[in-house]
Amino acid sequence: MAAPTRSAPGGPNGGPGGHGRSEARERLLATASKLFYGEGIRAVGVERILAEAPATRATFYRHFPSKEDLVLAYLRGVDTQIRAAVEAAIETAPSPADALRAVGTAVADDLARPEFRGCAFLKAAAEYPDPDDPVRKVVLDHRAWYVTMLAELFTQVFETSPRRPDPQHAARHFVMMRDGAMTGAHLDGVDSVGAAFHRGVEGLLTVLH
Amino acid sequence: MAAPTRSAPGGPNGGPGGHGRSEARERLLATASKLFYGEGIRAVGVERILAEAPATRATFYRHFPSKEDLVLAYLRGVDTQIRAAVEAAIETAPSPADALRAVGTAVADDLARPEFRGCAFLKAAAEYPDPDDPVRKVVLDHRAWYVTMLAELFTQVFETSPRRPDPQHAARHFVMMRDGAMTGAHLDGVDSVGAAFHRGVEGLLTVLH
DNA sequence: GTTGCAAGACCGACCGTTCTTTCTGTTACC
DNA sequence: GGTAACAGAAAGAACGGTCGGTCTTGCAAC
Repeated sequence: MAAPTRSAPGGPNGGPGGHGRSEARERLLATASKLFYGEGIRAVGVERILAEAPATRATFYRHFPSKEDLVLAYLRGVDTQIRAAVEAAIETAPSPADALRAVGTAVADDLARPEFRGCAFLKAAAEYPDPDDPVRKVVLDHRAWYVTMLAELFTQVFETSPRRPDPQHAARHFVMMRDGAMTGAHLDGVDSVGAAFHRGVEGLLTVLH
Repeated sequence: MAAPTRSAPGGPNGGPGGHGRSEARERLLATASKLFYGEGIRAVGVERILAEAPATRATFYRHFPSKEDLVLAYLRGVDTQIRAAVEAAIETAPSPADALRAVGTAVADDLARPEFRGCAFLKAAAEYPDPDDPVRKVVLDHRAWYVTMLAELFTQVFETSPRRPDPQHAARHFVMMRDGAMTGAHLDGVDSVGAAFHRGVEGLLTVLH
């Protein structure tokens, strides 16, 4: 009881000054992200995060109302990171087709990272089977953005094509291959799966003219 | 202590007569399989399985030394089931190419089932990140069989092809698409993903001659 | 003197697991 | 045919451990 909830008095939030914004919060989030991705969300308890951050329970629960909020923050962080990387790759590419190749290369590079353990969103969705869970919503939002971005790129590529293939179909095919590559890479080996994905993307661009 | 192990005197084991083999064991396994697949392995506790089987703890732990053995039995059951279905489909098919189509159709049919929740093996692997875990071994064995079976089929298909494509590459591509379809179907919708997978398999067979 | 963080006791719930006890069939032996 | 033995299953108390989450206290900094 004691503390009457308080949320009005002092500095509301968002960096009341001080040295570095939210030092402990970022340390907590970074540690949790690493552990969640590497060992699974359900498999990592709050205590474990606290020990490795390091931080105390009180600090943790001041920054995150519950573990679920931490999970959400983790996934949103990954989403932000991927969007920035993809958008940078698109802007650098000289043509829509090269932009698609760049997106494919980004996936392939991801696969080859030694810490790679699969797609963070697919793994999270596997751990949260309930379709109404907020975690699932973040996953779905990310995937919706991804496939839309791809469809726009394919639309531009196919504008000059005589056969006029369906950009939506191509985008779906790309996502399907990406999901399969992400899921299979650390099970069957990066080399064979990464090569198959690269051939798949190249095939998608050449076969459809 | 008491009983000196005894295994010679009475009926040793393996069904000493009686009514039905291992009634409770099968009920336990069937219930656990349904729950593990539908809600996740880690998410389902022993107590839950006991309540729905129904059975008691003592009965459970006589048939399964630990929960992990139950998980292994669950996955081995799915493996047996899939192998039987695939081998039946292959034998029925009039040609290797049609056998591959049949395997693809089996995947697509699976996707369309209302209880479909993704690939049991991929979900299990996602829940057990440790590469040395016995669960991972079962998953890897299943996948190794699957890709080998596909490569043999593609080898037969390509024997008459002038371009002589690589059967291993084709098999890897098939698995990649299957993994992607299985993972994406219950996230993005069965219709679009199922259609993309069907086009992918057909493309794989026609593009490579 | 308000705020952020450290440190840790504490909570109820549930985890997988082991145990004791009782009841039932079936089997083996005399 | 009678009886003792035993495997299988039911029922449930209890184990130590960990889960996510709350609370109190003390200290340091702006």
